[in-house]
Amino acid sequence: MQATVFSPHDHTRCISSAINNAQSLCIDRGVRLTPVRQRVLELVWRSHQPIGAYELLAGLVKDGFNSAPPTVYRALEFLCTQGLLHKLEGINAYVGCCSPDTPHQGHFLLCKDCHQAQELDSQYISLAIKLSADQHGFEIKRHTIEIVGTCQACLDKPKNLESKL
Amino acid sequence: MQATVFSPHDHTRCISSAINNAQSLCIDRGVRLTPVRQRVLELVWRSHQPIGAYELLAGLVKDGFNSAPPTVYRALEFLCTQGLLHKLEGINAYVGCCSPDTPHQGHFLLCKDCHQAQELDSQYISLAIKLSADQHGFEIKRHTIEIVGTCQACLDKPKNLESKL
DNA sequence: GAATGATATGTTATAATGTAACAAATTGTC
DNA sequence: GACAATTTGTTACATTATAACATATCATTC
Repeated sequence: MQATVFSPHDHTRCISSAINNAQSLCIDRGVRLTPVRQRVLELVWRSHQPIGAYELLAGLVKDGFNSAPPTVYRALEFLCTQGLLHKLEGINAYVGCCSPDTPHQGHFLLCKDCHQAQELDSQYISLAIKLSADQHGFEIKRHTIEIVGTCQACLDKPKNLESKL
Repeated sequence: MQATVFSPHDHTRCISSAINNAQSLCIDRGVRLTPVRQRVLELVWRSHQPIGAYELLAGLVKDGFNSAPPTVYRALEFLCTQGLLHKLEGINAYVGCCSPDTPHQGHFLLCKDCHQAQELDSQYISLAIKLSADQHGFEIKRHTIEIVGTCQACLDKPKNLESKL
């Protein structure tokens, strides 16, 4: 089984490499990773869970950015457009994208116990969706795939009360 | 190509058969399809597009139900739990389920032009998702599959301005 | 058929999420 | 440096959703 966000890891590395990656990617594309945008990206990566707009706003304010909701939503829109973040529609929260260089739509496993989100890259899912759309003569622009359940780590955890009885 | 919500059809039949089906299904299950709940279900089916909670609320009030937001949200929760409706997370709107008898998670094609939603039932998508989850030792509880794009009918429509130039 | 408990709805208030509109500041280019 | 384009600040508000508690309805038992 491969390593996932559900397993322990040095998350500081995730953050710094994501930021570095984003910086060079934005330069390549001729778009601007401004301080607010970079800060939002950092805050998302720093969070160990998908994080919402207003929690990000609190983070910005705490860091001295004189911000209001539009600031965050604009930054989020930019970052999502650049493929640096994905939005989880089911919970109105954002997660860092693991491979922003290759444009793609995210597929996610969301653990309802630890609230972590694992991004997948399943060719099978993409293919199955493409097939269904083709059958209906439907032209895909984007898609949302969010799978809610319990991750391996949480399944392995000893259960609380009920199992102790 | 099979018939879809994107193609013309007698929608009155859809509505009445959905209601009849819901009534017997609720009796079988020993749950109550109260007037408010039934009215909400009808309003959803009557709409030719996915419809939001506050628009449903307006419909209820217009029909003399003395309702406020919680009324609608409770009815929607009931109807979704019973599998009579699906919620489209990406647009905060609801659509009638085509086969509430067989419990399933909806897969949807959403046309960004005509705003209609076509429910799919793709075994390939379900299987691909199951495979991915299994690979990660992840236990699925539910999932959200929303594919946004342009439907056949809208693709066939003559384009506006640009193509006329 | 009245008493009781369970379920469902009414009601008020408010929380959480997201955007419109315009002003001010910053950046890139000539 | 002047200008246009982009980004951010700011105020106000729109949209979506829920908490908390009162009232009403339903089903069951006595």
